[in-house]
Amino acid sequence: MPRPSTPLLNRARIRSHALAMVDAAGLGGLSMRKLAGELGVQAPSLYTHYRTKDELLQDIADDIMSTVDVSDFATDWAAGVRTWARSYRAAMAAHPNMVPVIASGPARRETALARADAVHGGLVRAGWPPRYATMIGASTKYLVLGAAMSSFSRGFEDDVQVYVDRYPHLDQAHRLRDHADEIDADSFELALDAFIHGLTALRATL
Amino acid sequence: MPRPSTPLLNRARIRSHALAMVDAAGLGGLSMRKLAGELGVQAPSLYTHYRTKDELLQDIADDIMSTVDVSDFATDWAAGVRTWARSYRAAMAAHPNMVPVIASGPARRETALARADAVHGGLVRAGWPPRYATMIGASTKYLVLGAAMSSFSRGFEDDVQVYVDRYPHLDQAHRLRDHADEIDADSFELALDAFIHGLTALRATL
DNA sequence: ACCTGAACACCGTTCAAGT
DNA sequence: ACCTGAACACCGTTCAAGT
Repeated sequence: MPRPSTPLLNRARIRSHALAMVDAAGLGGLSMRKLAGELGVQAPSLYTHYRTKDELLQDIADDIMSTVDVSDFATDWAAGVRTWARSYRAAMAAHPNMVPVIASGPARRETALARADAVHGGLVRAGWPPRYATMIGASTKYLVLGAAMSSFSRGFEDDVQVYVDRYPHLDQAHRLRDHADEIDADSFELALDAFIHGLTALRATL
Repeated sequence: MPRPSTPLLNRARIRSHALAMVDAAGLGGLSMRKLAGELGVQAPSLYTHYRTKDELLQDIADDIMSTVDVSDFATDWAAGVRTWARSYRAAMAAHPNMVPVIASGPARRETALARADAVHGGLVRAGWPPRYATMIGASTKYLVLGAAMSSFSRGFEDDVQVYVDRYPHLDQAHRLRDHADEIDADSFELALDAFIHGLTALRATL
């Protein structure tokens, strides 16, 4: 009997199911065997399409990073940084469990390099010395990835009662799970504002 | 024959060897079996001292975090933030492979709570509204952990030649491995300066 | 080209047993 | 209390074999 004309698997289908598993159950919840099972196939079949699990994860990371927007560097550097940082953070927030992969992945792919070039070029065209352009790019990444890591792993757990009385300055109303997303978003905006404000002041002295 | 008066294992010895393994070979290089082997013991013996591998890692994370300095919040808030951020970053830089563990660990332990309380209290005493104190604490953590993640995973790899010509704005002199530590340190200081500068300006408007 | 079954070399952890 | 041997339920990956 002839094999079906379309293969059971393809890279897009593998990525989509893998990402769904990571979103639902964390990075630890993804295994090649379980992924294969959900795709109706045996684990070794996946290796026809991806050479390693890491290559699969990096490919998913690339998909996620493709939504990052560096177009505003064409306008002015501050708007460029702001839009870049916000869209970068939004991409992380959409798939928080992928943050460690994205943060640790080598930024070698064409698209990643093109983005880095747009950032660096935008800052240099705006008059920042190349070394400052590098540092501003790095700093912005710190802020985005740090914020993403924090939301990846909620710092304070559910059992607030344990420490409520003991540490009077820890106003738990600002710490509860319910508010964590809002606090994260506001803290990120505060940091981004203060950072760009400080850079603008520095820019005037160069 | 009587057993030796001192046990082969204790928590401090386990932590110390485990941390050495993580420093040398990364988080993936630490397994309970290999750790036991290096301690001259079988893997299950470790479970007499630590209930899980994660508990062991969290305990090591606590050790590392104990070097973080929040004492300058007694002076003024800006000095407090600066010293806190720098000592925090130094702690991460000493054991970069532990960063994901520290970043993802729930900050529930007594010492972690005491530190968070010192930060929050110091900012509130300096006149920051509690909500701002929370956000400034969170933002500073973003910066430190983001910077630590970046150095945990060097963004650009060794094979610079691949992209040198293609992306003219990526001046690889600023990207090479040799300079990565310096760039990281300078970028962190730049971001910290700009952040505190921006906060100081904001503080005047409240 | 695509998929499978069996296998290799690992994991974290449990548990009954020994001292 | 502390340590061991054997075992359970997993991993990522390879490879010969099938279609």
